[in-house]
Amino acid sequence: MSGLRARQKADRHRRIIEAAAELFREAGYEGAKIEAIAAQAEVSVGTIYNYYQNKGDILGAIVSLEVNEVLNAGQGVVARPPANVGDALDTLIGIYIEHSLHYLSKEMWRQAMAISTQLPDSPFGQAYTGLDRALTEQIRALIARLQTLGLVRQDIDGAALGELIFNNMNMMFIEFVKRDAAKIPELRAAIRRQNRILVAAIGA
Amino acid sequence: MSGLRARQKADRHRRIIEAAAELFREAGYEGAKIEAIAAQAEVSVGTIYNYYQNKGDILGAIVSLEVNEVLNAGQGVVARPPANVGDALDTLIGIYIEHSLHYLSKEMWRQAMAISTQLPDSPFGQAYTGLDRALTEQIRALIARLQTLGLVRQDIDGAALGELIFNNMNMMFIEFVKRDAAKIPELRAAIRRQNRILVAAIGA
DNA sequence: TTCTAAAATTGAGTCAATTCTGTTTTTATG
DNA sequence: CATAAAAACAGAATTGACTCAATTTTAGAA
Repeated sequence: MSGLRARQKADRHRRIIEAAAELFREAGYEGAKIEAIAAQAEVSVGTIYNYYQNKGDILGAIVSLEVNEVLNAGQGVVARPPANVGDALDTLIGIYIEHSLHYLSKEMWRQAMAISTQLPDSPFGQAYTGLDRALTEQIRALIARLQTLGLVRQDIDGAALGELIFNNMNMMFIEFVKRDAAKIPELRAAIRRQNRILVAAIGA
Repeated sequence: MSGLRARQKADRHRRIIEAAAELFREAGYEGAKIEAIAAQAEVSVGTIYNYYQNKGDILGAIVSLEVNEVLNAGQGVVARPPANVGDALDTLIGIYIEHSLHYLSKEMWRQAMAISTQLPDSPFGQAYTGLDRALTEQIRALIARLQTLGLVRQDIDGAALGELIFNNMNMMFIEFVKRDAAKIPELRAAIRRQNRILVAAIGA
């Protein structure tokens, strides 16, 4: 009942993801041919398309793993934020950015972002939008927490502010992955500088 | 001397762009096959690739036309902005958004954005980044103008503020084109709400 | 006008993602 | 245990973007 089929399925899923992750890293997204992924995972090409709608969805599954890890790490900051608005934001954003290149190369991020705008209704497109929303929500939660702690003015529109901060950070991150030469410390510094304007406006 | 060759070249460029624009609108980006564009433009497939590095670059040429028109329209607002920070920003952003779907469908925008992140070093990728920068620069120019007029505090970091406003607007626009059901008035209202936080912070 | 090198064009060929169709394996049922 | 329906699999066939070697056209010199 618990199913040979179900077990095999989970196993094949895992094998495909592992094979794809390895080949994406080694050869890049374009360089990793579906046939090669199939061979490495010891399934046929047809089977891969049985599990994922297209090549992008395979990358999508890997991206989801990464972002969920980041969301998890962010929880800690929301629970116990630094006692200073600027530092609190910088710490949370720092976690996002520092984790971001752990499993995914810039090239993989570029592909993932491109696919999510190209096919917003594909499984991956929807998942990616959901992840963005979750990140926005976490920033909003941090702001609410800071309001509770009396560090941010009560009359601030937390929802709008959370979106503003996330959208700016996300756009900066997109530009960051587009330039191979761009470095993390500079990215963080640029975002800090932008947020400084907001921090000055919302501090209690 | 001015050249038969040069004239033919310009003519072929024009024919390819016109054919592509028509087919992109009719059949969508993916649906418009290169062979069909070539046939409609009365050139061969090879010739198209002589003029453009890839299919995305053809779309890129169309996007550039549109964005340059928008930049032009924005000039007027920068020169004579409404005498109120919130309205000034809303007017400029309104011009960007209202023009945006004039030549390009949401689907074309999605493709254009996707290509620009996927291939940031292709001619189109670089051009697109340049256009983003020009828009950011125009917002920054508006802020500088408002500072001159005494409507925005002098000690505000105009560069950072311009980026913040552009990045937020751009991200909102990306989400807007990703959802076919999203409407322009709601997009504008959402951005106004976000900018309200900033306006409150920077007003003189 | 005639000739030649450079530039441009052509379209058949290549390559890789995706689809399709027949086969095999698993599960549920009598 | 059969066995038939359902699910999953395999890999050949299709499709469409892009390349490239051969051919044609142009500009300008003789």
